[in-house]
Amino acid sequence: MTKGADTRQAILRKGVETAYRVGLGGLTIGHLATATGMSKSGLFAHFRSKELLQMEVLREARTEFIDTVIRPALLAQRGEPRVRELFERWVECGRTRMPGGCLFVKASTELDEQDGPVRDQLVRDHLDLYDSCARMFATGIAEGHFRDDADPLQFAADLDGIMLGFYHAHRLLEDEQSEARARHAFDRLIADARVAPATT
Amino acid sequence: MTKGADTRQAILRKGVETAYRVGLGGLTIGHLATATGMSKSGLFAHFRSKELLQMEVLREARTEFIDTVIRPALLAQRGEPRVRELFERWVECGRTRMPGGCLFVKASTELDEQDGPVRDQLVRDHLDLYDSCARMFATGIAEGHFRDDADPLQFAADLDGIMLGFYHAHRLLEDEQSEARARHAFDRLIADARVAPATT
DNA sequence: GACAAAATAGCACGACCGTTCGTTCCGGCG
DNA sequence: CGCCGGAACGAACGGTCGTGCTATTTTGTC
Repeated sequence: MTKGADTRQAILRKGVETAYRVGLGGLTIGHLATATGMSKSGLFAHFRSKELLQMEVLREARTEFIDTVIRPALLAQRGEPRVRELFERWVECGRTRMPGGCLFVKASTELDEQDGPVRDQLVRDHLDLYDSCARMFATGIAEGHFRDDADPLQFAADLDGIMLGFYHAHRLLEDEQSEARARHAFDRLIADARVAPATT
Repeated sequence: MTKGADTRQAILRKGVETAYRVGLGGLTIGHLATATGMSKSGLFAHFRSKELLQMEVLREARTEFIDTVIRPALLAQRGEPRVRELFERWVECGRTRMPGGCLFVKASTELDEQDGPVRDQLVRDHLDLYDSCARMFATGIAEGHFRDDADPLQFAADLDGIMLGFYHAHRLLEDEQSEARARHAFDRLIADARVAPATT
């Protein structure tokens, strides 16, 4: 009984690795079959439809992202250190072109105009991610690291913007300074959360 | 002779409108043909290959973006007003889901891992965009609106991140507060460029 | 080692893809 | 009038897609 689960897992891993290049929609069963060295129908039998395959690939990507980014961050000390660890892990995930994280960025723009269960799942995942970021930041407020009038959700959105920009510059433009710039933007974000606001 | 150019233009406009939903890769000749009410081969004759079609659609999107975002901003007063006008136009372009702007965001993640002439063109376009943003900001430095030790390219990257985050939250998550948050982030970016840096 | 069940392969299908080819329509020019 | 070139068309090609159906192999249990 464990044999099937193993190959199934192998398929999903390869699926994530492939999809981060061609997207969730560009993922094809035949390609994935030859990539894993099995027949189209043999692979297909594991998932009853392509949509379910996409869903499972997305789940695998989410698991990988949580394991390599979110969870390690939660092991750091509460407050600013934890937020910084989150950022470092996240950047690392993008810099090494780890498929899991990248797939999420790609799927976001790919599915933002196409309704369906896959998009719904993706929205839930992103809301969860925002929630995780906001929660870490809120803990930082409670610890006295950040201003107590700061908005955790605004922080989550700002951080997401920085990461999207980083991914974009790093992967499309192959800009070598992209990481330094993302780090700079993040430092600015943290600094502004610490001191009094400098709005107009 | 102008007849062909007219339908060609109509095809491209519809192409941009379609591609912002399904992506440049998801754009199909048959679909585009029925959408414009002509035959597949009739449409195909205008472009000698799908790749050239994609290239032309991208060019059309670039033209639309320049006309509705970049050029109007250049009509504003030099320095901060111009940068603000750029931001407003850009946000407006995303909020109204104007296809042209959105297509660029989508194409960025779609092609970031797939080499070819379309990707090359997209990279050039993005570098031009960064250059335009940086130039507007640099003018603001010269005008004394911004700190003279600020980095125009860093500003361009930060602004791009804000816009990517905005598009993302607005279109995938359908977050009604996304625009307010983007505006907040932009204000913070401008404010930090005006006063002394508050780095760690 | 036998046997049921699970896992995989082989094959065929309808649909759609980009692309090509030959043809038809139509306005301008001799 | 005939002719010509651009524009659009319909049909068809080879290929790939997702997805069923039926064997066949592999696996785990007695």
